[in-house]
Amino acid sequence: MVAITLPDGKVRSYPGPVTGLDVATDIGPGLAKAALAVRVDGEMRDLKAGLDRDCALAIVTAKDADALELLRHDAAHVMAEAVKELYPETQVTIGPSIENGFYYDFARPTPFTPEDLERIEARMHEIVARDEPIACEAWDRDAAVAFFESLGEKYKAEIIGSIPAGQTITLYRQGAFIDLCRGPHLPSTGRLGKAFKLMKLAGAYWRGDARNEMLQRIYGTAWFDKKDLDAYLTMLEEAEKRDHRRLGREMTLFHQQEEAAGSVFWHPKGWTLYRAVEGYMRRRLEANAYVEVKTPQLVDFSLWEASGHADKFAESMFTITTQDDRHLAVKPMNCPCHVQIFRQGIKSYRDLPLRMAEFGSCHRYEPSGALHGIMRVRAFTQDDAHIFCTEDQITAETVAFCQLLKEVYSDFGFTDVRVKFSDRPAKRAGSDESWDKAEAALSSAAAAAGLETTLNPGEGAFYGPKLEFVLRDAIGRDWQCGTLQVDIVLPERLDAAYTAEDGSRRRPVMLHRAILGSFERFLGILIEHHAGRFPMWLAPVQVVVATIVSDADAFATEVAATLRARGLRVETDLRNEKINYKVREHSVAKVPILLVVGKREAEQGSVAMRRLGSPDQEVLALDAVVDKLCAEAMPPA
RNA sequence: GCCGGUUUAGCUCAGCUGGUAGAGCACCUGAUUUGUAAUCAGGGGGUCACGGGUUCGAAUCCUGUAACCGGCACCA
Repeated sequence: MVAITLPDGKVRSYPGPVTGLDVATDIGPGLAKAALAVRVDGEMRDLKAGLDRDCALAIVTAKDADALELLRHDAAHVMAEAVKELYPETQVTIGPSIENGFYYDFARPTPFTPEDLERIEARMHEIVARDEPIACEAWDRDAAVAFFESLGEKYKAEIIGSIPAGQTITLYRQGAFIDLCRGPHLPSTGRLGKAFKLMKLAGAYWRGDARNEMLQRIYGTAWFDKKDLDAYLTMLEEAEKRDHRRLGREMTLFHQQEEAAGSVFWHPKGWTLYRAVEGYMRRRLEANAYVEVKTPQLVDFSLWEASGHADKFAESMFTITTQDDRHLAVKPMNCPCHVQIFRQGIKSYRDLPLRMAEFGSCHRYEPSGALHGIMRVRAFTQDDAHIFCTEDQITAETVAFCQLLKEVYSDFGFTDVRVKFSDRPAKRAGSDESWDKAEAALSSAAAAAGLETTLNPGEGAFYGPKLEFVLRDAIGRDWQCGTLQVDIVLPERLDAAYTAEDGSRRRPVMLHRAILGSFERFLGILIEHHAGRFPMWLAPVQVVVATIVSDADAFATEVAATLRARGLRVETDLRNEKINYKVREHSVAKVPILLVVGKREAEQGSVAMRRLGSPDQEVLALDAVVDKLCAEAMPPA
C-alpha cells in the first residue's frame, strides 16, 4: 500500500507504486491535463516518476511559481535538440534556466549568426509540435561517459566524468536528443508551448573560466503564455526607453566620447543633478558626525606597495613615470590616503570613532569590455568614508551606518533593499584568527542592526568581510550600491595606531563604507529608476515659465526672477511659439513644473501651473506659487 | 581582455549586386501673437569612425585599429 497525502490533507491509498500522473488522473482529467510535474515531500520530481512509498504529494501546474523554471529548463533542452538537428557537428555543454529565461552553451568552430537564431527558433516550434515524450533514464556513470565520448560530445563526457565514480546519473531523452540532466522535466516537448523567443548570442567561457575556450551561448526567454511573453518584451522596451545613456543625451545631462573612454563629460544640467546629490550627501554626513577630507590624486607607488594594492591590483592602476623617474599612481581608491591623515599627530582612544569621509575621485583601468555608459567607468567619484574605531565600536558603527543608509536610499526613492554578507575569499591577507574575529564582529553587528542577510560565500574583500547593500529599482532590477567592509589588514600594513586608555599602543579597525558607491553609477541608476522624471529636489530644471503672448514677457520674467531669488532652478520660454508647442517641448524635456503666463495672468498677477504628466492646470497667485514650489523643492533632511 | 555585432547629418535611420550620399526630427531664417503635448514656408549642414589595400572608380569588397552595443571574464 502506498498512501499519498495531498496538500489539502486528504490521503489517497493505492495498492502498489503509482506515478504523479496516475494520482492527478485519479483526481480529475482537468488536473491531469494541467499537471507538469510533482512535488514529493517538497522535492520537485517528474510527473511520471514512480512513487513507491508513503509521501506528501503536490501536483505542479503552470500556476506554481517555480513551474516557470521547469518550462525554461525544457526550453533549453528543446533548443539544444534543435541545434543538434540543424548543426550536427555542434557539441552541447550546459543549459540552465535563468531569471526570465534560459540559455545553452554550445561548442562549435564557427559562431552562430543572427540568421541561425531564426532557423533554430523555427525548428524549436517544430519540435514542440512533434510533442516528443521526455523520458528519464538512469545510467551508470562510466557507461554514460563512454556513451557521450562515442558521440563525440567531449564536454558532456567531461562533466559526467567529474561526477563521483559509481554514482547513478540520469539522462533525459526526447526524440533523438539525449542529455545529462538532474531534471525534473515536463512530460513532453509539446508542453513548452509557443511563448518563447531566442534573444541574443554571446560568447561564454567553458566552466566560466577565462583561461578556457570560448563557447557560443544562445539566450532565450520562455513563458507559459503569450501574454506573459509580450509583457516581458514590453518591459524590455521600457527599460530601453529609460536607458541612462539615451536619457543622458536626450536631456543633455552628459556625454561620453572616444578620446576619454570610460569618463564622463557632465553638461550643465547633469552637473546640477550631480551637485544636488552631492550636496544632499554632504549634509547627511555632517548630520552624522563625519568629517570630510580631500586627498591627492597622484601618490608615489611606494604607498601602494605598502598598502598591498600593488601586488593584487597593479594591472588596474594608471601609473605615471615622471621625467625624473619617479613612479606614481593615480589613486584607485582612497583608503591608503585616509590612513595617512589618521597617522598625522598622535591619536588617542578619545578620537575614536573617527569617521573620515571623502568624495574621492578615483581612476581604475577597467577592462575595455567592462565599460558601460556612466555605470562602469574608469574615472569616478566614490561617496567614500573610513571609520577608524576599536573592535568594541564595530557594532554601534555598523548599526548607525545601516540606519543612515536606509534613510538615504529612501530619500532617493528606493525602499526595497537587500543585504548580502560576504565572507573570506580564497585570495586574502591576514591570519585566519583575525578573519574569524572580523567575520564574527560584522555578522553580530548586522544582526544588531536588524538586518536580514544572505550569505555570499567567498566574496569578501582581500582585507576583510563585507556587507553589500542591493537596491531594487522601479522596474525590478537589482543594483549593488552600498557596502560596509571590516578591515583589519590595512591599519597594520600602514601602521595606523592609537593610544588606548591604559596607555598601550593599539591598532584601530577600519570600516570602509559607501552608500551610493560611485556618483557616476548611482546617477545612472537614479536616471533609470525615475526614467528621467526626477522629483523636484533633483530636477536640473525645476520650473519653466512659458508665455502665451509677448505681452506677458515682462511678467513672466518677473515670475522667474522671484522664484530664482528663492533658490529654485527656473528657465523662461518667451519664444514666439504656440503654447501647445511649448507644453509639448517642456513635457518631453521632463520639467516637473510648467507655469503658463498669458494676458489674463499678467494682468492678475497669477500663473497657470501644470505638473509634468498631468493635463490639469491650477491658476494661482504668484505668492502662493512661490511658497508652494519652494516647499516642494526642499531637499529631504 | 575574450566572443559576436555595430559605426552614414546633432538624433533615429535608408542607401539593391561597387558608378563620388538621402528622409524624418532637430537647427537657422521669414511669416504667424497664438490658452495647455508638434503653425506654415524657405534654408544650411555629411573627410560615410580612422588607417592601409583591391579597382578606371569604394559608404558599399578585403584588411588593420579605435570606440560603442550584447554577453563572458573582471569589478580592490
